[in-house]
Amino acid sequence: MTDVANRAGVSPVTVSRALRHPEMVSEELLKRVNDAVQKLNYIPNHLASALASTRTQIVGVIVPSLTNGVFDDYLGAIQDVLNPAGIQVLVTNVRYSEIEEEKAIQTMLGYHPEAMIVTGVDQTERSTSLLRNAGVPIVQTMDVAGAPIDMNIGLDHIMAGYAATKYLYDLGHRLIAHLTARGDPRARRRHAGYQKAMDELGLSSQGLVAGSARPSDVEMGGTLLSEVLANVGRVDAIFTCNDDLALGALFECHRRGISVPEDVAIVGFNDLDFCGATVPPLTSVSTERRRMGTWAAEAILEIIRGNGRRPKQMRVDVGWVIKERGSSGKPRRRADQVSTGVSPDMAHSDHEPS
Amino acid sequence: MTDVANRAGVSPVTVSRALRHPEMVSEELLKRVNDAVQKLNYIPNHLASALASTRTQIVGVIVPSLTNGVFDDYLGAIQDVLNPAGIQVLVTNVRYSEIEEEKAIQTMLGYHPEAMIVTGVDQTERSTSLLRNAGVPIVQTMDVAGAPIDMNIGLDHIMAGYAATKYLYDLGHRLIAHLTARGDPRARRRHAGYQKAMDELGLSSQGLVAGSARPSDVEMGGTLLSEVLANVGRVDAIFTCNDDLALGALFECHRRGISVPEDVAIVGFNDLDFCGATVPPLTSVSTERRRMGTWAAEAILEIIRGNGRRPKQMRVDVGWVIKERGSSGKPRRRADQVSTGVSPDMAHSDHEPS
DNA sequence: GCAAGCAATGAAAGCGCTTTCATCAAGCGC
DNA sequence: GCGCTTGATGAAAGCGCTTTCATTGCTTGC
Repeated sequence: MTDVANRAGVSPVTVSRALRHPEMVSEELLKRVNDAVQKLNYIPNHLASALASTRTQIVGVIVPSLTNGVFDDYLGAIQDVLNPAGIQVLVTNVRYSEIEEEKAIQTMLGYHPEAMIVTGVDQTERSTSLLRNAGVPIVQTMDVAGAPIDMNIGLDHIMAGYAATKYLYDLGHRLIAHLTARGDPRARRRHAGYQKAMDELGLSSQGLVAGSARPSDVEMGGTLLSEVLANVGRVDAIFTCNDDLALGALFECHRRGISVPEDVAIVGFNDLDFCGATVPPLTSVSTERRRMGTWAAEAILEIIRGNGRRPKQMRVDVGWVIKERGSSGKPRRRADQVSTGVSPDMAHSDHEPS
Repeated sequence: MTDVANRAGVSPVTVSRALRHPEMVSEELLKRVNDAVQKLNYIPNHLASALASTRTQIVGVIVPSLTNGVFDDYLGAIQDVLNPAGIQVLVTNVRYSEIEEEKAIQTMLGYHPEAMIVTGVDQTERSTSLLRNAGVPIVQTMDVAGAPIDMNIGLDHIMAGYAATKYLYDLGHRLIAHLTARGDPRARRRHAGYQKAMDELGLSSQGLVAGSARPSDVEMGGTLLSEVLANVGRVDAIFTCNDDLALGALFECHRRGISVPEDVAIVGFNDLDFCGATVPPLTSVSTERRRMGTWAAEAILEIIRGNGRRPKQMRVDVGWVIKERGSSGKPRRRADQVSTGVSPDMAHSDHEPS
């Protein structure tokens, strides 16, 4: 910075001002400084800047996965809001590991982010305490918490799992299987929702559920379906914890000559892009990933730019929508979308699922 | 830090040493300090630490996409090497935009990373100059450069595209279509390889190529195939610039009652996980994503931990492998893998594709 | 025409650490 | 016992910025 100052014939402090608060500096100096910056290819040391100003312009984001198309949309939305505001997003992928998450949070706090966005509401006690004591806005996303650390936007996965199952039941299916992969907490809740529905509907799920401890992939969808079929011979319908498994199950049906949806209906979860492109197109429970990211980022921006004024609404349930497509049989309602919902304790939400 | 020092009854400098160089401090003090750190939930300010020591422990990684399963493996590999070494990986997704990349590089350099890993070899002049002048190790990955900025690990996409096309030709196909999405430079090279093969084989590609400016997704595979079929009526084989398009094309074939591989052969690119799980399984050109990430990270680690000693080998061609599966017809060779290669100017590489 | 006010710039202090350098006590050989 | 080394600790300086606070030269209003 001193070099730039010398070249522009001003003091270093003026350079700092020209860069940070251009309105405090005369037009002419501003130009001289900018020229010098150009010539010398000067890049301010962000670390020193952050240290001196105690504004790091960093927001930390923890995601449990990147393979998953889900988090790409979500991250993209966050960046779209934060980057234009000059805020750098620090992403850490903790691969569905609570202990990696704990470490990641600790490491991130060492960078003194101005806010943190974490996925899910199932942080360990230590993670929670770290976040709570960080003294910065925290947003938990993707799931709804009874007692959020700070702000919270998400949806109720138990209800969503319940609704998907009930949807298949209403279509006339009784032997409804559930396939699930590595048990991230939200997938487990969807499973719980399935189980709740089966119980309430008086159906046994005996032999109809298959799960794996490994992270999900398409192939696993086939494997898990095969497992269920080995148990129970046949099924009417399949609800999977995500779209990859649904796709795998769909292929397994092709392989076995089982017609979808005539013999078996399939419902996935997340409504990734490819769901509309399969044969038949996959019915899936659609979640508003981008909206969760956008909301989280905007809430944070409002707080850190708006003198700590907090948004009036600290909790949002974005709900879900069952996108009905060919894999679950002919739509029997007029619309493409059926069965949406927000969790009851958030019915005050100003934003119903659209 | 002062608080910790007070609580432990030592000077701040001792705390710093206990944390940074535990071997320089007596056992007893070390314990006292660690206890105090625990009690106070002290997290060192990484910014101050980096500023004072001029070791940021940061490595910057630029990726053009996250949707893509490709970059997840690659990033995971990089983190697996760097995180255990106490290095934080700063990731920026530049969404296939050169201008976003330029900005991202500039921003990252403000954090004074100890090394940078960038995807591809097609940086703008300004990006190149920024990287060159950063004074830290740079690795370009995924592609091979004639004149790399610094280190380089990748593969020759022209040759890979050529080989995939030639492979289909050798299977007896003549009407070989090529589907390609948003033109990232590597996809364009694969296209160029396809074109080169067609030219050399004396085949016309008239009407057989369809592309889109949008980022690829599964649905687009179907759309592009439809476009080609509208042009030319029928095709023998399809080579796509990635697996998403291959999957989409496969579904489009199902939809149209075209048998794969009897009527049409399909070859994708990248060999993502799902290729083995489709019906029929997709033949795809497999690339060593994890290995590229691992190599880049290890090369960097060696330099920044090993007193700047540079690895003997600065350029590596990892080649590719055509994973032959059902979608391209019966394997006519004994092995699952055929046609591999490294680019000729790197034939000296000590590591042939395995 | 002069004090008050203001805009533009610079000097100095300090953000929270690490690192060099100095200090001090203990251990050692002769 | 004296000078030496050695290991452990502390004091001070400084990393590259930003932010108060002080200074300077001007414009104002009456």
